Amino acid sequence: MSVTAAVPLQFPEGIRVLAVDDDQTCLQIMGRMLERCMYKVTKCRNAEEALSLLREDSSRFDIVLSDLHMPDISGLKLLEIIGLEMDMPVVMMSSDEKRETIMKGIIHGACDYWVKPVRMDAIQLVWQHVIRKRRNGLKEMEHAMEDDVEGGNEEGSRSMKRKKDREDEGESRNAMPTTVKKPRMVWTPALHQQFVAAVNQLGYSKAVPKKILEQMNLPGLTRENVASHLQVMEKIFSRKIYCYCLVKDTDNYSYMVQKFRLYLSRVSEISQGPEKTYMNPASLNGCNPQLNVVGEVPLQGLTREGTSRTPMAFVDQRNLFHYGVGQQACNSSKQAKLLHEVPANMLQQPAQMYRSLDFQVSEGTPRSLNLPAANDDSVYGSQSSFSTMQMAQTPYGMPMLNEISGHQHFGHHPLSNQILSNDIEAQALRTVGNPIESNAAACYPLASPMVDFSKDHSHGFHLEMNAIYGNASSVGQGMVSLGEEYGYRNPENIAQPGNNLLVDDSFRMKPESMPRPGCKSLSFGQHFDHGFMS
DNA sequence: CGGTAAATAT
DNA sequence: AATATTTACC
Repeated sequence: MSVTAAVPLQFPEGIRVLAVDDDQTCLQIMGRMLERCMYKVTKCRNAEEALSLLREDSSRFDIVLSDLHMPDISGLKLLEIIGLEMDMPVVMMSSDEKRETIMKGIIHGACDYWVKPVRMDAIQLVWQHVIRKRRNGLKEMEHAMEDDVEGGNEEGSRSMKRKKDREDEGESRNAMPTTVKKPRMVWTPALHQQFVAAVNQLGYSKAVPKKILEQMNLPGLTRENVASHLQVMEKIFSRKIYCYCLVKDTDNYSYMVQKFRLYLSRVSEISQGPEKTYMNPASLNGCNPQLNVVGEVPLQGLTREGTSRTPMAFVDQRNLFHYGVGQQACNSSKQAKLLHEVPANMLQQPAQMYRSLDFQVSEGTPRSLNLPAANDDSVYGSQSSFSTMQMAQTPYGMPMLNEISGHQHFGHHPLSNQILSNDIEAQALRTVGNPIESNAAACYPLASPMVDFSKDHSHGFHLEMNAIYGNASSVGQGMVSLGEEYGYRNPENIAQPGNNLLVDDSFRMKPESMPRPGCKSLSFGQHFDHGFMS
């Protein structure tokens, strides 16, 4: 539409505007423009004055147009006060068109942000904000904001979708129903430990969000929080992911591997030196945690029905994807057999496959690599970056994935020192004690010592991610592996690999994720209950 | 509610 | 880009 000064405002004429700007010239010009659009204008030279006018009787105005930078009270402050004390739309104006600044204005509650010089068309349409405010309230207003502010630069892809507050200035939140950002919870080591404790106490089968939540008993913590964490932990440790990911695509597999690496990093931590890990040395028995696949799982009983939470008692039937100790080798025959049945996509096209997964395929023994010292690791250290995952061959000629080394520069995890915005962390600390001092640290090793595998290979952890391929059973459901669990943190478990501590062998998997009969699939065991989640 | 997975936030 | 959390959904 043509926007001419001459065009009279046909909508709510006489909308009362309070214009605030310390710049006399700007104020004048704007006033003139407003009047031309038939608005009733009241001009203010400073925020102070505007504020007193508004406080005196805010109903005298319909909307406020304020400059952002003003000597007495900043536009933002004014914006906030207005938002706090009255329900009045405010348009922020400034020559500053930095996205960040605009965002700040919007976030502080401005219903719009105009980059100076203010254009006539903007002025002419300002009434819409009044209407929006009156009718639809915030929601609509935000939409308007989106459009206006968005036009700018950069990707702005999703940044605008959620407008929330950010207490950047430590001040108050906007009284304006402006969406208040709910702080993201942070699973600090202490919290996580409580979580783990709860889960372990409940046992895998009973460890559902609600129960865990109750067990943890931390005010502020929500079931969703727990569920979320549980989901992640399960992805990492549960057979679930290992199973159904494998029947899916490479991406999933890749994801799984990532998680697994993270897990491994922890394992390596623990196996790399008492003084560096906070793990009780005794529990490690000086051995290298080693994952061995030593069995295979018949599919019977692994069907959906059989998988309810009911613990199933197989002993010999299950795959033992457990932590062995040192050279305690796996059953070679079984393994050999199993390895031959590794899914085609895993072994038949190793190069390709592994390349995409950042693996290296090698024929010989795993190469030795140095493990750069890392600083302040934590399980959560996001950037676990194992440099190599090698395909090596076992003495038996069996390929296996060997996690040779990697450096972890888990930088500072926010969890380390940062405090939660809420006091859940405090609660947790109170209950558990400082994680750094407590055993929780075992879960979050702080440092990764330098290890030279070339000198002593036995020092490195040696993961055998052996593939197992099971035959589909009559039930026609997927191949599943059930892991026997051995908490590596539990001396007895390590010492007695035969000791089955599995609490619940149930296998939960979406039916649709189940591989078809005869479908080959890899399987991994899981490690969940015994401190594995830490 | 429990579980998943997509959407977002960091 | 990779993770960690939150949401939406079934």
